[in-house]
Amino acid sequence: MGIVPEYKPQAIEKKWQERWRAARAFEVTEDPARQKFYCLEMFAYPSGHAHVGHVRNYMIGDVVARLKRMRGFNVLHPFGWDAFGLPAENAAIKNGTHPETWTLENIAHMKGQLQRLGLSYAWEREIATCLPDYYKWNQWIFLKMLERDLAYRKRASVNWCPSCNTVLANEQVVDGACWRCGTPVVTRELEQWFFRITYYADELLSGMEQLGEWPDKVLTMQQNWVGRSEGARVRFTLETATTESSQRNAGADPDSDAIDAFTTRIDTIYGANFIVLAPEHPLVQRLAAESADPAGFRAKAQKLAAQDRTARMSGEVEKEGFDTGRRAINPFTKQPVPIWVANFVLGEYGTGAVMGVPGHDQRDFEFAKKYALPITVVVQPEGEKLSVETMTEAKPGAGRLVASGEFNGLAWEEANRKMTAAAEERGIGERTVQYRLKDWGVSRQRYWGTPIPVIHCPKDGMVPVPYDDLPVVLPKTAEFTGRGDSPLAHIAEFVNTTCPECGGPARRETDTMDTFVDSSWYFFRFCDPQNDALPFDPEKVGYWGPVDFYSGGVEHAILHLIYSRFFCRVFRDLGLTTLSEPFARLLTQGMVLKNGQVMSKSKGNVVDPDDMIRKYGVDALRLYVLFVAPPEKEIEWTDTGLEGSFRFLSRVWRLVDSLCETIGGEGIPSPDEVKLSDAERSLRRKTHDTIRRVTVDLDPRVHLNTAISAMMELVNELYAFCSRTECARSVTEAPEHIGAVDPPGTIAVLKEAVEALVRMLSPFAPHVTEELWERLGHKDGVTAAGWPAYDERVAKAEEIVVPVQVNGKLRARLTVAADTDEDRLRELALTDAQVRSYIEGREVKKVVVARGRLVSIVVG
RNA sequence: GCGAAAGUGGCGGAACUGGCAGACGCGCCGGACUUAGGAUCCGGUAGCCGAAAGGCUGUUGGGGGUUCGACUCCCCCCUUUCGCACCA
Repeated sequence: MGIVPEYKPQAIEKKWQERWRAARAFEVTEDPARQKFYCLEMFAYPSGHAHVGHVRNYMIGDVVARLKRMRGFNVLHPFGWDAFGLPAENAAIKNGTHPETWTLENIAHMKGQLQRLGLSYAWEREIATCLPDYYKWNQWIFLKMLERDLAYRKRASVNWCPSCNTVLANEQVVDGACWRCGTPVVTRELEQWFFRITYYADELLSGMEQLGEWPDKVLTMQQNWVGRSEGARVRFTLETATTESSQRNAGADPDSDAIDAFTTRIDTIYGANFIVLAPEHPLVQRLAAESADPAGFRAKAQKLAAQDRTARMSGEVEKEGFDTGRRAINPFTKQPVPIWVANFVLGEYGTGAVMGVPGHDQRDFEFAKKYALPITVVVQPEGEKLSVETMTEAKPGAGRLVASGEFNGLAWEEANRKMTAAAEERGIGERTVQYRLKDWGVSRQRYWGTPIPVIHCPKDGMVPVPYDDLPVVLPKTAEFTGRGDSPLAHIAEFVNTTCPECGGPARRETDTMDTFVDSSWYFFRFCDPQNDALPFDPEKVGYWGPVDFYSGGVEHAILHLIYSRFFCRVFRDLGLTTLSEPFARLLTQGMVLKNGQVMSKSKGNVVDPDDMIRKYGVDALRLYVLFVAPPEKEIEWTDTGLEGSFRFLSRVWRLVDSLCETIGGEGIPSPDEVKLSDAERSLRRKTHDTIRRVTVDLDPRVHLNTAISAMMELVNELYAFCSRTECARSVTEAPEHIGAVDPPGTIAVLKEAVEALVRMLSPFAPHVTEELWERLGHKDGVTAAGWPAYDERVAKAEEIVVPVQVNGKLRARLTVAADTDEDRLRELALTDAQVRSYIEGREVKKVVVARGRLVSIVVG
């Protein structure tokens, strides 16, 4: 047999990666004459080694970036490192490696891994968030937010391990205990920094209208996260209130005699038979003091508050509470109702107090049943007759009002409007909107993060670090014991400073920022990564922004993506960008499983891309990962699947390599210039149809798997075609047969097909296609060749097969010209011998003709 | 409990706006070439009949419905996955 050319990817891949690097092939600058495309994958946490699960996302983005380049866009495709964070500090505690050393070494290793994957990144724009020239701008933004009252300080609780004497992050709390020593975690109140994201709550909701190219799932999650609900705040007054004290504002003031309750169903207020306060409600302390047994009162409240915190993590908690013995006046019925304290009311939501309407709220119903509180029906559903005696659950829905005084008979929605208005008129409440979204706590009592640029002066209080003094550099010499508070607090040279206002001795803030701050704006920095005057040049972001295609895991559906939307608006309001939304299109990629489980080091089921590259080459790895399922779906790793992709590339290799002398030379006619045989026309049709399919599969949809399968079909067709022509010999037999007596038509259509194939395949398998493109005699790279065009008319079949159904069953197939009209199709179907045997002697009741698709005949 | 998405051969998955279900790949079976084949090429792969062309029957988690026609639309149920879990 002949010499079968063997596909050996390793040398080819090395060669092209070096060429790309030497040519700075993926570096870009702004070019107003060209349309830009910003393609971004979520940057990486440098954990040490990238496994196949991590790199799938980069492969998806790389196909999009390479495709867009071929289609003539000026493509920005950068990469960087989310380099601050707890694991680096944990590594320091464990083996004494400095977090910076650990991080930078990991980055170096992972960068090498990614480079071997042939990802077309503009590496000159690489960012690492742990470097001062990046985190300086975190500090700059922090100061800007401070100026605009978007950053502020308040007391908030943190997890605290009393044994290690340290603050714990949520993920360091395992089953309510410290992850290191197992001591039960307690909560502790600390002064902490917050970003006022709630300022943009409404905008974060309304802005979603611009996010038509985001998955609905993510939008829904964000919607729930912001959790807007419209309702009213209604004022209940303590029964013993004096006129004067009841006029003070309710809420934070414990001396007020008013209890504000938030409700979305003010229409049920005539059924509000009790008031429930959260254990943390400010009034609770006062009621305790005024009670007969203050100590016992406080103990009960304390118990509810504590139980609340731990139990809520695990699920269902039994409703529990106690009567304060005091009463408040229902402002609509003017009747006194008891005031309770209970665990099911959240202190941090709304006003921390609710009106208990057991007839129409399931939680209140359960509570009322347990403590034998009265239940009243005030909304009767249409066509039902609710009675308190027979009710087994609350009736929260629609209906007309009863037992509600002047509002009786109104439909509930109308009642809701009228009663809200009435409350406002009478000065006992007002329309209001509540959000579940809370302000973003950014303080971390940790070392490996951005120092918060603030100084505490005994004389001047909290003083921002002047802009000129930025960055506040993270000191290198810290001790990592895992005990005590932030390591920064123990570095005298860092902590002790002078006040920028008075020049006197002062202390630096020792908290660092949440790493989500870093990732909330890095996509802007990529547009201008070296800028040392501003976070970025507005003009550059004006050109590149927004990110046109952003891909990453769903686990970032809420936090990262909502914080980024928040930051984008902050930058907009600072005048640095005109954008409100940073990401035009979002793709959430599925995870890679092995043995049915997510790949992870701890499970010991990771697949190292380098191992696969050594065996099959990068191109086969990329192709496999992209072929096995759509990008959004999770995939199950199989070695045999990867072998299949390698086999496919080998087939392409043999095909092209053995044909390249025949079709690679000069002076080969275009298929338009020569007369084609039926077989040649048919191959040409397949070529154009494949280009059409792959083109629409890739853009705007990102159906990478079906695009690949279309190319596989073309390759199968090419093999079949070659086996029927002289060219065939070259594919499977000795080279001396190459081009023996092939007619010009054959060579022309083969050239067209092969070149289209190599070009279409190049975003997926960039190395092997570059090599083949070169062997086909092209000087410029395959990217420069551009995306192949197709001719709709050529792609269309000349003849089509139209199925004929009789009473819904397939009975015949008609082979007709593609442009056969409906009447003709009907006639052909009804006269077809096969069909006639089914309709003979029966009445034809109906004939439906779907042109080009099918004929359906109904007989009686 | 609430909400969303999904359920298709032995497996991963195709099927555009309702129009030949199972493209493509894996696996498996057979043939060719071979000293050999775990390489490569060709063919087969829901069941039954047929040497073949082709034919018959069944079929997209289960049950109903709309339609000439349903993987696709509607209703009920089952299962899985993912979000939210007292948000008043």
